Amino acid sequence: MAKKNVQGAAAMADRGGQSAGDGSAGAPDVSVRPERNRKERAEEILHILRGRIANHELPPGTRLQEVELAEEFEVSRAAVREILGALEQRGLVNRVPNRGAVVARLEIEEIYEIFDVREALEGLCVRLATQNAPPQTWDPFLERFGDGMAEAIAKGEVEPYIDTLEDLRRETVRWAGNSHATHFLDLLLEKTHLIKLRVMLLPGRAAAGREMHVEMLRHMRAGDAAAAEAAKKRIIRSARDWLERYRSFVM
Amino acid sequence: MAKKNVQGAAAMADRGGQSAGDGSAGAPDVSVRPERNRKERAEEILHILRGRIANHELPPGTRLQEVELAEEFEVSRAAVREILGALEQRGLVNRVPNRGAVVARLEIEEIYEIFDVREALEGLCVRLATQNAPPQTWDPFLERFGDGMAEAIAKGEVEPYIDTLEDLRRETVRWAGNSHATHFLDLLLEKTHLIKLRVMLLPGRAAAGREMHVEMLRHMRAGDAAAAEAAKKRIIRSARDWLERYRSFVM
DNA sequence: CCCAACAGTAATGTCAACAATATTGAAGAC
DNA sequence: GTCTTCAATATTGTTGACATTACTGTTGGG
Repeated sequence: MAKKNVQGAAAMADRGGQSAGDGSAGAPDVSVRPERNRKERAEEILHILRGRIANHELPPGTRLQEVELAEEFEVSRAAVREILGALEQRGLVNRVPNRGAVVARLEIEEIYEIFDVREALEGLCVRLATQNAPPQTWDPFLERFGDGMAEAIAKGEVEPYIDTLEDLRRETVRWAGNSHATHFLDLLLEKTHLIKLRVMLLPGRAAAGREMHVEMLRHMRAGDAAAAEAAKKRIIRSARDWLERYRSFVM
Repeated sequence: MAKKNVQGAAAMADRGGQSAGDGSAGAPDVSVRPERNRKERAEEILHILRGRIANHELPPGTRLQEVELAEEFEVSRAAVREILGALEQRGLVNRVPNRGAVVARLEIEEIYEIFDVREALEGLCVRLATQNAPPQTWDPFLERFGDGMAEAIAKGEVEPYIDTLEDLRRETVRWAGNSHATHFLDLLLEKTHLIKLRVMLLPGRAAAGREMHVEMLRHMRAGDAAAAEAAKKRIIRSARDWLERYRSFVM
């Protein structure tokens, strides 16, 4: 592909998208307001890059070049720079003046730090969710974590466990209703997403995790917030222990 | 004052500062490398603005205009925009496309949320610090929180209490050695700095807080991390209760 | 054969002009 | 007198050119 004028191309694409929508002065179509599109597009690109970094599609050490990203997403270099700034503040990339941005490497010490903070914050969320949600909220999860899953895990199928865990996390955070805790946990989890996955795939981990979650869910179902919080903390502490034991496999 | 070309003025000031330092090709003076200066200057301005927002020198609702800030700090508008982006990501300002940035207003619900997260994170830091620091680390603080301070507080002098508390917080966070917890707490505390101060100034709060901190420090001195963590959580919960009771005075 | 100096290249950082949008004030219709 | 419309102005958003810096391959000397 021949090298083209990146900024010009981006501008043309935007103009095209805008002029295609208007023409009549009828209802003000908010969806094509250019400044909305810009901001949403930036958020979208940020989301995509966060995902790629989280699952190591962009492994640590990868250089993120401004022109390259600008070409791929058809936006201006200035927009890319802003996005790189956001990634830097999230701790996903390191920027050195005049040398660009590289995907940050996660040291083992930092992972342990994150586990400690997760223990505190996820414990908090479980407590708040237990207090805020109606008890029957957790019944579907008790069902999904039941004997059927135990058999599946025994046969080596861990996907139901992984999926249910993610759904439960979302529901918990939602009922906790604490935007700051949610935000901080998002920052932490997107950094350790792959680590978390690898730990869940360790032999025996899913079976142990399932049992512990059933115990936690029973406390949540009973409305015992303190016991549920303690159970959640034990779960994360346990995951940390597994990581420590199988460190060489996970890292 | 006559309106001047902001960007041009900033450029001239930078060039002048740089050319004043070189002239000989001797030792490479890193301190005048322009890109270092830029980045450091940006961080400095960010720090200044964070402070102004935290102590309501820039009260909630204040519009932050790009040209105005560029003139005050003698930097380009582009630099100001980058700084505003950082303030937005910290949740200190809200930006609406084409309408600029305004200092964010802290709702009472958000304050309660922050107290919950602080309880989890500061509790964690106290636990880690108790585990990591040599016990005699806390002796100076037990001394400073002693009878002398109790008498001072009885006479209405709360500054020693406030100062000692801040020093203790710093030392705790330092010994906790968890960069993520530290960072998150910084984000939270700069949002509620003034609230925290006002609560400490409530009648009777300093006396109660001093006693509770002595209790916590005794646990830390004894190396009882779990008891110290529980004590710290009780302190924050207590502060939250005071805020709830005197809400109309604090807000 | 190895190392240092150096020019060429590619990337990032910065800027000032330009475009698009929101706000403000005034004029006019009802 | 109040509301709507519209132009003037101020502010933010975007762009493409330019400056500065790091990287790379080459050349020359030891």
